[in-house]
Amino acid sequence: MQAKSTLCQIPWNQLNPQQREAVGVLSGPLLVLAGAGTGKTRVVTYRVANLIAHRVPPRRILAVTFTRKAAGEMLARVRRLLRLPKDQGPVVGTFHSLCLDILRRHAQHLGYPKHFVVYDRSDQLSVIRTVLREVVTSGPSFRPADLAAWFSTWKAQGLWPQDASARASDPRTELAAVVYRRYQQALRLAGAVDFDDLLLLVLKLFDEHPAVLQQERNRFEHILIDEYQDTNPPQYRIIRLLAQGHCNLCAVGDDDQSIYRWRGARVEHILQFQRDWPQARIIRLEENYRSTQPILDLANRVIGFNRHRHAKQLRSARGSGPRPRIVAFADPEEEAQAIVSQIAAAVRSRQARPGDFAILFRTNDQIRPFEAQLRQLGLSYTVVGSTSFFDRKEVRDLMAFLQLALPPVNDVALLRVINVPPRGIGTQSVEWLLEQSVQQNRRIWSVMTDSQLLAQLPPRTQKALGEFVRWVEALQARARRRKPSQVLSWIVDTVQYEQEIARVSRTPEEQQGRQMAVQGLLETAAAYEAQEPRPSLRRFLDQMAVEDRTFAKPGQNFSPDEVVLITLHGAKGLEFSRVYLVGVEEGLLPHRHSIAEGQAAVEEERRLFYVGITRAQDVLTLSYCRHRPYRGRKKPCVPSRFLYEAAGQAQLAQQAAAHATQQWNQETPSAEKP
DNA sequence: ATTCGCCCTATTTTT
DNA sequence: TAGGGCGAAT
Ligand SMILES: Nc1ncnc2c1ncn2[C@@H]1O[C@H](COP(=O)(O)OP(=O)(O)OP(=O)(O)O)[C@@H](O)[C@H]1O
Repeated sequence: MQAKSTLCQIPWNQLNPQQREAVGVLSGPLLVLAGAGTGKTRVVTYRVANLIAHRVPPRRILAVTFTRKAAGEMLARVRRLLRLPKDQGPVVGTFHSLCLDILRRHAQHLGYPKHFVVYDRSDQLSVIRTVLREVVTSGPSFRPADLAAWFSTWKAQGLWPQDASARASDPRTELAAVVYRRYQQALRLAGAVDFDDLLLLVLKLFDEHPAVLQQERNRFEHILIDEYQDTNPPQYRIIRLLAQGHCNLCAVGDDDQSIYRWRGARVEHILQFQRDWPQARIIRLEENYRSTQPILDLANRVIGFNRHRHAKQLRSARGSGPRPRIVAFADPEEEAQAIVSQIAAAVRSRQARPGDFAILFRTNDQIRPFEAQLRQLGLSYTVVGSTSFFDRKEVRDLMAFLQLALPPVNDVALLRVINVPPRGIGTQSVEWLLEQSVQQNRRIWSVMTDSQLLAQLPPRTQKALGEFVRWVEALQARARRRKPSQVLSWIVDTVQYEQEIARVSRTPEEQQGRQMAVQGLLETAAAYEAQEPRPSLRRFLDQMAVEDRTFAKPGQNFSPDEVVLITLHGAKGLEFSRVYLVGVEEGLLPHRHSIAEGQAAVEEERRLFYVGITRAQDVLTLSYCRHRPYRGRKKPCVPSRFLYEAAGQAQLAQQAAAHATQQWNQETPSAEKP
């Protein structure tokens, strides 16, 4: 274990004996299966560092994390542990960023342009809408969002349209599979891929091009993966294919924290690790360094109600602390008002800082009253995972313009801004373009630049289209070798976007809000440029598509001055000193849809509750409301069965469950599922 | 092209 | 309830 003087030893004293054992295993398959807060992520981080300390070149190590934020933090920690400079370090990323990177290098093998675009959800929906217009549907029509969910479910199982068709057992599913096929064709024509395609296309690439698989296999000597319990089948296959040569695969996870079954994740992947890798070492971690014992007692009690699990008990290394509280409120307004004023009081008396607090909830619409209260009391806060900024019209418009700067021209982006600000290309003209594009199976852009075709149009429209085409060409020329923020400023200037904002705004406040959004996007671009050694517009758009879009300095935690608002799903892997887990009611947690779906879904809700509880380091407060508005009406609610389970009242828990099951089975029409 | 107004439905969780 | 989407009117 002689390290060269430039290489540091890792601080072994920050690990317990089991962690040391795991970190010390330098080759072969390794599984760390352990409960919440037992230091699994620390094992991955230190193990990466230890491999580097043992002369494994950093770029030959791949660490896969669940979120982009987790990736940034892990990379920053590894660098700090080894005092590595900014331009060195292992490859750390999510499955989606890893796959995007692979596809960028090999897309031509699949017949995609090298610079394919990644469609986000709303691009996806707009493609589905277009496709739906050409597909005859008898019976109840499909809603685009539902179809998107079907496609995603299929893709999470690795099914392409022909597979989906083959399996369809009823006419409606068959029809959906037909739309699925047309959707994929439309994406292909547009030179676009959606989020799930990133994974499936990598598998296709590996299946059809063994040489590429070999090349990608050789790239890494070691693979580590965090949150392994939440991998879906395509992700699982990718990892197995990549690790098969060297078998240096370290997976880390907790079956009790598997919360993405609804998105196709399979907890079996972690449970069958030993079978997949017969030589695997399995290490368990027992001690929890995060929470006090009373919090863990509650967590242990609740998760014990799940039938299908590997039994584990969490033991606190931190000892005792205040008992978790369960509080009832009249309605969400009161809940928010009471909790936020408690936080404000603690902050005022300097017992705690805003950043010590996190408010965890099941569904996004629970945020509202909390945001309102926080604003009212003048506390700053951050909504983790919020996309509201990027959903703003101004931001979407400008992002669409930016995409036009890079060929191949993205059809969805093009259609979005083709008449923004109004430039005489109205619905008539757009209809005509769409029609030509469908008939001739060509991209919109190719129709727009075909002077013969355009001759059919009235001169006014021809002129307008011609001018826009010339503007886009100027934009593309301009965008070469310029930074995103420069391109963006040029766009804002030349389309006179600010004048457009002034024109459409009805009040000064509205105008200011819109201007701020533009400003915000400029700042986002600047933040990206500050973070990236060689910024480019392409990289910026890629990152905006699949990565964390805040471009915050990695390794930097949440601001100590902001209360954190976050969903239970978003909170996985995080920790906070004081946690409020709100809205713990039958119908919300467990969610009514899960109750209607059955026991497996309810067990997942219980795991979600368990994840929430185990985020708390010091103080945990669970709350529920007696009434909550649902579909515009105030409805009475009862405490969640999980609260009774937490209190050890199995009997009452069962009563609550039985009652709710009956209620939600009646009221919830069963959702269509392929 | 824009705006008004009516109707309808509802996101559970997200890379 | 409220917000979005769509059709009709200006
Ligand atoms: N050996 C140790 N000694 C002291 N603190 C530790 C040790 N290992 C981990 N920790 C701390 O315990 C907390 C939980 O660690 P970590 O996030 O790695 O756990 P985890 O098992 O990944 O948790 P989860 O499953 O909930 O995501 C962190 O604050 C970490 O810094």
